[in-house]
Amino acid sequence: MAFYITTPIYYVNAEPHLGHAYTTVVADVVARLKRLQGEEVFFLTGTDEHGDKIVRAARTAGLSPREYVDRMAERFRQTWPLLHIQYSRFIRTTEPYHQRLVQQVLAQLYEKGELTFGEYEGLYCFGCERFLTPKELVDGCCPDHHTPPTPLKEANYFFDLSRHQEWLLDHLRRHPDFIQPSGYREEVLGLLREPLEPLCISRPKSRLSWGIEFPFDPRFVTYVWFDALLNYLSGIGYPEDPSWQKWWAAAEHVIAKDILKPHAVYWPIMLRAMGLPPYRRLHVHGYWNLHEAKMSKSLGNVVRPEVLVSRYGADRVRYFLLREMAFGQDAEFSEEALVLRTNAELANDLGNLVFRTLSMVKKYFQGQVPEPGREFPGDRELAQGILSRIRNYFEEMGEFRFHRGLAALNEAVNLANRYVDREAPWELKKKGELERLSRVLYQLLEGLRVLAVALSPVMPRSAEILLQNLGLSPEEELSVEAALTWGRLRPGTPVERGPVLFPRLERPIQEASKSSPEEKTGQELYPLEEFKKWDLRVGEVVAAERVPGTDRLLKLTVRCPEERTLVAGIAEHYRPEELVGKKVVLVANLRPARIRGVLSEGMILAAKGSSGLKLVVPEGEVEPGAEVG
RNA sequence: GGCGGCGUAGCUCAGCGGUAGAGCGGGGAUCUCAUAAGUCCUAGGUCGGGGGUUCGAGUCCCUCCGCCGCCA
Repeated sequence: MAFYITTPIYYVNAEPHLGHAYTTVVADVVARLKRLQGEEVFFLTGTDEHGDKIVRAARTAGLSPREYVDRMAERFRQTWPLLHIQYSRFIRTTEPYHQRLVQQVLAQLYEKGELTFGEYEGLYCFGCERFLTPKELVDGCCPDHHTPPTPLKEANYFFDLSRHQEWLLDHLRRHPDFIQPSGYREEVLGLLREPLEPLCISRPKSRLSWGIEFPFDPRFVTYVWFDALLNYLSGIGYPEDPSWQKWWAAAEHVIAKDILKPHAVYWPIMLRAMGLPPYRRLHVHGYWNLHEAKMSKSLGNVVRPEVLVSRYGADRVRYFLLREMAFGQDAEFSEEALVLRTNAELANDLGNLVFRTLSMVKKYFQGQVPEPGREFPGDRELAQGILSRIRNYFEEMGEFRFHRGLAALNEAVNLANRYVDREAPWELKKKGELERLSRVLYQLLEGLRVLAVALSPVMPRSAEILLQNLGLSPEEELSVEAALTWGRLRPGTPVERGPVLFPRLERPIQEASKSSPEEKTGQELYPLEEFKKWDLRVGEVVAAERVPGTDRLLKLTVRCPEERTLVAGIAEHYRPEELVGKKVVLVANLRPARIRGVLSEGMILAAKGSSGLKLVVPEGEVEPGAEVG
């Protein structure tokens, strides 16, 4: 069986970040799972290198577009091996083969009458590389880039999406798992309720030259999305390499939710217009939030994959990414969470199980796999318990529910740890029950073996080390079959204890991301230092009078201990005469502001209760100027 | 404005008609093979508010509040 999986090709206007890493790790894990199942896998990733934003990023970097994309593509290409990503091919949209295919497809669609040429007038945002509708504008500016759009009138080529809209709707209805998780399918169905606008797929060279030239009209280059999506075909050699058919029939895309529309609407319709079947499935994941800020490539708020790997190791990072995020939903990323999670599940539970088991084998059986011997009550339960969790794991992983799959595996680890505790091999040794001891350790070694095989797609390096320590050859052992068969270890095989697999991290290594934690309330939290910036003091009101012409304002003279004037909006709640002599709390280092002609050098604190405004006052006798904090 | 989602123990979330659950954190106990790890016990949370359907509702319906997404 063939299996074809893709990541999006990443737009090279920014460095690789956590979001790219997650998508790519997901694709890699699925690819490895399929290989474990004996399937033939093609895993495609790469870079998207055309468009206006690239030109501008290149200019900023002081490079030509060509130099710039070469450099950035290399950055991506070098990042993935660090994360143990094993792709089949890395495609770049600037490759001649890809460019030829795009031109070929444009020519084909043009001949088939799928494309129309027309004039369009509108407001263009260079940041978005698209025209905006007047309704989208916020204060006359682009809602995303906060810059005013430029009025432009141009002739362009359009792709009439609505012609295939009914077909797509029908396809979606007939294939409930075409887009998943289902929430995103619903979203696309919603999109298709309204007629689709024609998609403008050209850009005049006068405005943008960094793109693929239209084959039948050299005045234009191709819109980046139209160009980019076709990588999924050019990457497998369509149409020249005949093996493309085998792969295409099994195509599954992994994307983040921000590019749902191009993948769920434009792309299937493009394929339809080309006379090709749609891909098989589209898997959509959410965002990693760094506290509150979104992981967006436009914001500088990114976590560098290579930094994480250097701090925590690829396997830990891969495990955490899959375990922490419910695929499809957003999740929060922090290094603290990474440390907590991997300490608990990898160091304490799994790693410790490995180490204690191998230690006992070393100590009690001179480092050789003991004889399984006779089965006792509890032995079969352990084996069946672990195997059923592993079956469950494979099921969940196959459906992209990685967090649940790994939870199932943790249950298996837990079963084994309980088994150790219940059987207490050290007691058996003491009592000289060697036959029993032998069986117990054999059971545990088998547990480690099947766990290692099952985990290999997620943590390939750790799995390999573990299998080697068990005296096995990873190449021979890596199959789903081996993970689901109990009793493959041969007695007498030498095993190594090896170093601790997942050393416990004492405390989170300093945060890579610098931003303030926020509570569920959405309220931003600040360190104490932040509060200390405010000079809060006790002041005594020495004079008070109404500000002429206002209902709410009082002009106060306050001693704190120097005298200063300030304006307070409390006239509706306090009469001037009742304030004189009162001790109040004021903010003494506010930038002075002129209010109604009066210079206000501070602000008085008051509580806004249901029964009106109440001044905040010190509870007892305090001298003016006393610090509050 | 339209469509949709979410709001359950300190934190992250599962449950989706029948006596409130898991993991983490916190508290207690215990074994000693082990990475101060394991194992066991322990969370008394108006399941956002209100109303309704039902013998019975986090679980269905309505409504309100608060977040969020997509579209316009």
